[in-house]
Amino acid sequence: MDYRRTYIKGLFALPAGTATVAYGWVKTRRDSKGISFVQINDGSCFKDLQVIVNEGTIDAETLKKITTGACVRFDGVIVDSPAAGQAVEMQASGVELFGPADPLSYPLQKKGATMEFLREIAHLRARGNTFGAVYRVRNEAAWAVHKFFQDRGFLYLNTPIITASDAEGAGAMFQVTTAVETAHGEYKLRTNEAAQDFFGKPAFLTVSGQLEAETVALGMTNVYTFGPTFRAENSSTSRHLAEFWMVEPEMAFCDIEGNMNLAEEFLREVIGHLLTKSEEDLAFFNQRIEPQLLATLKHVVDSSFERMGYGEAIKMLEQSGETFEFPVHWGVDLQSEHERWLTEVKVGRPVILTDYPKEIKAFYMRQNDDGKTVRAMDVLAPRIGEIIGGSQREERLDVLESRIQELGLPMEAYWWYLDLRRFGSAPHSGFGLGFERLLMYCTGMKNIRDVIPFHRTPGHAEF
RNA sequence: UGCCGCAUAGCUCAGCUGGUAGAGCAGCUGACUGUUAAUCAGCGGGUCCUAGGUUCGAGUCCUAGUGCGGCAGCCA
Repeated sequence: MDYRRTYIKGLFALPAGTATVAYGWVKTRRDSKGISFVQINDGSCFKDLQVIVNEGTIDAETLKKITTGACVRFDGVIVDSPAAGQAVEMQASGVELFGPADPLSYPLQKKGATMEFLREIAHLRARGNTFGAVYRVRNEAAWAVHKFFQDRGFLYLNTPIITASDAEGAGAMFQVTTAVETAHGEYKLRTNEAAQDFFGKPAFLTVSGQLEAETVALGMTNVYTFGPTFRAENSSTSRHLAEFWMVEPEMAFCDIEGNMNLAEEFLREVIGHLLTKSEEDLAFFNQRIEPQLLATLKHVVDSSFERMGYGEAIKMLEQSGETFEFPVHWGVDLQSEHERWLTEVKVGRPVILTDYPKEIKAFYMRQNDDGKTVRAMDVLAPRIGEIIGGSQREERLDVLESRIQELGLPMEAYWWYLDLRRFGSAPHSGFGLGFERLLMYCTGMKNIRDVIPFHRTPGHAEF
């Protein structure tokens, strides 16, 4: 056995008459008099291979054990299918049963499972249509992310997962420590001094690689990170994970306009890539998960995003005639209901908002000359809200220092970040994109826990 | 963390103003020479989430807890 083998995807392309081998897991078996139909899938494509087993070609006892979930190898010949439903199929001449799956206890059925149930058996759900498609699209999207940046000369950068800098000063973090011992579920303090802890100071799981990415961009020009990030917020919604993957480009010599252009180009290219490379899987999502999916994705690829200033958006919301739970006026942060109205009702496609009041944005965003707003830009998508958050960064030392001071942040902690402004500073910009949110948008999946193989949320770290 | 909803067969659900539980699918047995969420016939399958309470009697009503989900906040 060797990985170098034709996957089921490739078997469909073989000319009729080719003798070959198919490995996979059984989706379903249908028996008729004298003939059995076994559908198997190995994850290489959405479509199952139909294997024809004529009575007598394989041992009857073995055939009986070829039930949903079993793992098998079929030897046979690829033939044109006489029936509708598939162009080609395999005429079996032999079989090896690697692992049976007891039909009484195997939890995956041919139909009718909810996403919630499948989430409980996440170790088995890769064998179903929906999650096979999700995982393939996730893979294809990750590839497209790298391709997009590599094609443009961006450097792929790995930023630390354990960090001692509370980067953005916002968002609860997971502490990484050896100062606590656990035994039988009990916590025991080993030391209560930070200096005695593993790193000699408090350390955390990263919430963003941005600050580190900035340091490398101011030396290597265009960089991007693509890795896991962590938030210890106790938020239980269909759009939040405690562990999620983020794509963060950072560009020297780039202003907010260039940043928006990149964000838009990025989303259009990744989605365009999926439309051609994941056609079968997207067709499935369109049929079973989200009826408007293909139309929406094509629309995004073909049209430019709506760009507007925060102030303009506030005016529109004020004049919308809608009654919002949270009233709107200049200075407030936009709530979900406002974002939804803008993207879903008013515009009907992604919207890029810029120039937010500085009070509701992070300290590192570049201040505009009005002294009130910063060069932030958020890309809002219908159905899922904020998919990208970015900004032009404050490159002026004095302005950045006074901002840190104003917000009462610990100046010492940012010594290296400020050094970037001290030595060879440059205008630069970047953004962060939540990879799982992008996948929700591209698959139509309704819960973010279902676009990552094993989700981490408050109270849940199974598998 | 707050508000709301749900918890009944392996899965998806029904179960009326309270009277000891039902369907479809899956499974098993059989039928059918080309099925495709196969079809047809038959069979088996229940701690009604947990703990209290009200009642002659609770799947059903009340309280608390647990789990799951939705929305909101926080954000990506």
